[in-house]
Amino acid sequence: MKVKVSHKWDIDKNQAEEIQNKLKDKIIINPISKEIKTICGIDSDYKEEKIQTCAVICNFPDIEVIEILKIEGKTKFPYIPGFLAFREGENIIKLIEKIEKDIDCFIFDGHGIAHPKKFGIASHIGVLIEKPTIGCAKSLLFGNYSKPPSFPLSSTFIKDNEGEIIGHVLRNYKGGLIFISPGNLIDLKDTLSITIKCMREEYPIPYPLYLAHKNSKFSN
DNA sequence: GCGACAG
DNA sequence: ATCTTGTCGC
Repeated sequence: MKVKVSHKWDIDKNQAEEIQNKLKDKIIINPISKEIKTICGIDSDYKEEKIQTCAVICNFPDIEVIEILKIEGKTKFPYIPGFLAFREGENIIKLIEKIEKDIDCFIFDGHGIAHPKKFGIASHIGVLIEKPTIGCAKSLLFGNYSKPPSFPLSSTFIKDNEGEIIGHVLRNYKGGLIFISPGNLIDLKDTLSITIKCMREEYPIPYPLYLAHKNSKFSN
């Protein structure tokens, strides 16, 4: 995809915080300008000190699988809420650098700007690769919301402590909730509409992300 | 100080 | 995320 990223990953929490503070201002929240023809879901699995990351590339808006890529690496950073990008980021970037096709939008397992520093993993990776990214998590990390109505694909806002909208809560076809927010180079409206176009009745999260989740597993 | 806390 | 059976709820 012609992406080459330089980023220091062998760091401690203090350095990670510095990097977040330095990169967070590079986020651009705007509607997607280009027509979306490809979308890629990315998720990781862990086993002991190892991490495996999977990318599932689909066409859009049909959401048919075009390609599946995987890469294995070592975890060098612990899981700390708010710092997920430093645990998964290196492996994710290595994998994205292997993708030859041009990807118009990425969906990550985690948050975008619905984050204490407005800089979750989807925003972090999005700033590094300069592509539209969406964060899609199964639980809330930061912000406030009220439950969406009980019908499929209903949604409400996630707001920060000042009342600013930072994401959406979306009800899937099974009645469960997912928490989505812009990562980079996308706005709230496009985040919601694109995510909804990736939903399938049989799966609780956007289909490309579901497949990435399944295919990233070490066992099974 | 207390509680909350993506994966 | 992972350890794990039955069980509560729509």
